[in-house]
Amino acid sequence: MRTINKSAGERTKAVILQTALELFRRRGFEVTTMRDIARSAKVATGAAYYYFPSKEAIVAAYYDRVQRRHAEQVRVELNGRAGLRERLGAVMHSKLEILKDDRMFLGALFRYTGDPDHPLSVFGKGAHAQRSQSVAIFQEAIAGTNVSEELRQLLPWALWLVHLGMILFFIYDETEGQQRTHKLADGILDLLTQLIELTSSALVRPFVQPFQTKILGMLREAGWTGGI
Amino acid sequence: MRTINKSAGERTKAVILQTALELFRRRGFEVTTMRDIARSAKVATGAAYYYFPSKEAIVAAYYDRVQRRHAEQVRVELNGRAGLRERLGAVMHSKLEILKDDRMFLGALFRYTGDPDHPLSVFGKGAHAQRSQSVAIFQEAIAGTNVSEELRQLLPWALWLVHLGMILFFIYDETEGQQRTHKLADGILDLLTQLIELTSSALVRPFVQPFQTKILGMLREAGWTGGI
DNA sequence: TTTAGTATTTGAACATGTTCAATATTGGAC
DNA sequence: GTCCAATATTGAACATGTTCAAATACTAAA
Repeated sequence: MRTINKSAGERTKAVILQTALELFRRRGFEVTTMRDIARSAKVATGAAYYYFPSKEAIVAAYYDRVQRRHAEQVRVELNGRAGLRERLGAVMHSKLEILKDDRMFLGALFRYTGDPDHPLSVFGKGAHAQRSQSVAIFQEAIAGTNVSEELRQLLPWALWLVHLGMILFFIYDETEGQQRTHKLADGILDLLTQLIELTSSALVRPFVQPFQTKILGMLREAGWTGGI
Repeated sequence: MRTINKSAGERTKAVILQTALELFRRRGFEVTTMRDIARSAKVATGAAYYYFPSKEAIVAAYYDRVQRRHAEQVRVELNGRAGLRERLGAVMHSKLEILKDDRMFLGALFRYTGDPDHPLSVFGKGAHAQRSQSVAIFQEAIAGTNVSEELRQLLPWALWLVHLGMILFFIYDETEGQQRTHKLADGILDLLTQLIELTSSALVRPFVQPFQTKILGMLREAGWTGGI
């Protein structure tokens, strides 16, 4: 059901996507032209545009697939892991693992970050569904762990943002196997979970609570609704 | 000395820049073509490329000017302000003030964020000088206030990053006068300065110190050198 | 003033992302 | 099996960022 029984169109679309990714990986995003892609996929240039509204949209389609795979992977890996730190680690590292060969063209995802109205802007309306899916993964990772109700709302969004930053860092990370990114992710998660534990410790809670309340108020004022 | 006595080339370059900005402001960055700019500036298309390597480079040149103006403005405004919170507020709000009419094309600055090798990438090698200048402004704001030696190194970079995020938020902020961005900046600065005060309070310092040390170690491991 | 070299300017040509009208193919209704 | 509407495919045309060889203007040395 997964790769068989596709209509002709679905098959063509898949071929174009696959061919494009191969070229992006081998030569890079910029230098690969739509004509290259079409030629390699043995279709006319226009065909690529019948299935993908733009060159960047091909990368977006790839990233859709990444999200699906990540959701699957996370479902598997979260099984049996109970601690928050461990669960978040699984989410982050598995994401990097999925992306590991594609740093070369991943940057295309960020091309329209500064363009609120562009359908492919990471922060724009057009990416709402994507964003929600990604946030949902973090919600799942948090679910069942011991965090306050307020944090339960805020954390998934914060983690999604952190995870975006991580991908950006990952793109810039030239160390072997991008170990720096992995280490940084671990460091940040260590820190984060330690801070979260603080908020649930009865000893310091009265001390930390006002901060938390202030942050939430501030974010609400800034337009964050908390809804998915 | 500032606008007079320019060579012919300098004058042409200035005209092209000014004309481009006017068009960007009036119609937007995307819809304004290089031919539009050249025509409006009464030069040939190639002239624009004689002075600016790309369309985005025009925005980069604009942003250079912004940085210079900001540095000037900050120098004026910091005079007489002693408190850290107040000083940082002056830096952030004056930056927004300078950018206020240009949200429409400011997004072009972020276009190559995901492209480490592009000369115009905010995080790339090519923007090193720009970055240093910007960080220096935050250093200046911190100078003379009461923060620990360790923080004095880290803070300017952290603030630069926060300030980048603020500009991004600003671009997306459709509220009247972008009050949301201003409020968010204030909220974040309140929070930040409160946290910094914590680190200098003798009471909680032993409690907070390990965190600070851990963060610094983590960032150093991630490749942050602290140098400007 | 002449001249040689440099800086500036030109506009056509080019590359590539994208659109589109025309054509071909497909799959289901009958 | 035939026909039709929907789907898919084609490739030339277009728009725009960018390059470049040629022409022109400028400057300083002789």
